[in-house]
Amino acid sequence: MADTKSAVGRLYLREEELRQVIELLFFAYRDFTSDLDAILRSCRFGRAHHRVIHFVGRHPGISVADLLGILRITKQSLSRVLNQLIAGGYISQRPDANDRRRRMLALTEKGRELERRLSAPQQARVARAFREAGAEAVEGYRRVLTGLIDDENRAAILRLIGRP
Amino acid sequence: MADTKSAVGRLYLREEELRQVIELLFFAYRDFTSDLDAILRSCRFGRAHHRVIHFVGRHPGISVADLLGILRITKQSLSRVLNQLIAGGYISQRPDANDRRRRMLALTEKGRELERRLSAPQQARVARAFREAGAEAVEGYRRVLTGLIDDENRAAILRLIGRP
DNA sequence: CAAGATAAGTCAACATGGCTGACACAAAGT
DNA sequence: ACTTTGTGTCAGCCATGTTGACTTATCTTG
Repeated sequence: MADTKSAVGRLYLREEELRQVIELLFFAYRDFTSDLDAILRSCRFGRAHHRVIHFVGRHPGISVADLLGILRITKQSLSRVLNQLIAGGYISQRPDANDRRRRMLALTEKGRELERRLSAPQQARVARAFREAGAEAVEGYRRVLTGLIDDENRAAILRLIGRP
Repeated sequence: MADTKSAVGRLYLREEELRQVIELLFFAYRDFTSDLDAILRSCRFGRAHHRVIHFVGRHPGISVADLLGILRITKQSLSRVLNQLIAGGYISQRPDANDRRRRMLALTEKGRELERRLSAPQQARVARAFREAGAEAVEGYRRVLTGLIDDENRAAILRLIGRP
């Protein structure tokens, strides 16, 4: 009897804990992504543009196909925002010397400047969270978030973000 | 000279670290939210419906205004999905006895069943990440994510998810 | 070399889920 | 009685995702 009750109690607590973690992810992501909307609106861009700016900035010379693999959207969705960014002079394209079908994407100087403006508030937010939480907590954060990623993607993502 | 170089080096590492954390959040959120799409499609619902189901499930009797405060969307956006959920028999409404303008929202039995189906894969994913990362890491995860939340919202959110 | 595969681009149509603005109505507070 | 508040609704717009079909250039392979 006592066993059953305690087991139920622990299950309940466990589920509560899981829910907290899920909701924390929702709220943190919500606030985290809301930082940039003001800056983006001033360029008539949205969050999709930001994601492209971010990943092209991080991986200069990235191909369209690789970018699609990161963002997990269709070519058609990407092309809309990418064309706007190219037309606006934020991103440049040039054929890969080894395979001239591939277009290497990179930020222009204008693009880098926008990238800096966009990443600054997010980096400040993360830096603050780091200071408050401490280095150990950061390591825990990384371990848990890494565990949340799909198995099939994990290795590729860790390679991508440079944590081998 | 050496000082400058080392300072620059540390700044660079620091920025790298910040970027890793930012990208980890992106990828984890991406995979985490993709779990449910198949189930949702079978009900002709989207992620917006899931968020409503989730928070109404967690807070039975919640008012429309409070739900809007959590989701941070407009009344008009919410009403679209909420009406579909009510029409489908997933959510019930009844006036609050104390203030009959307020409509208390709650899941019906059908809604609870859907909620269970939706939360199961996410809870499994989080539980797996917990096991792999360990309890300490989970505490670190919580501390960092809590730090990412806007100051103005933090207290309210911690109260909401039950971590006073 | 010819044939097929691959990378990229494009057009068209559609779905989802945000937004603003304007307005209506019932209930509560003064 | 008048105002404020909580909710609902209509109408339209925008951002960003989707599918499907097709083209073009280039690389790879039998």
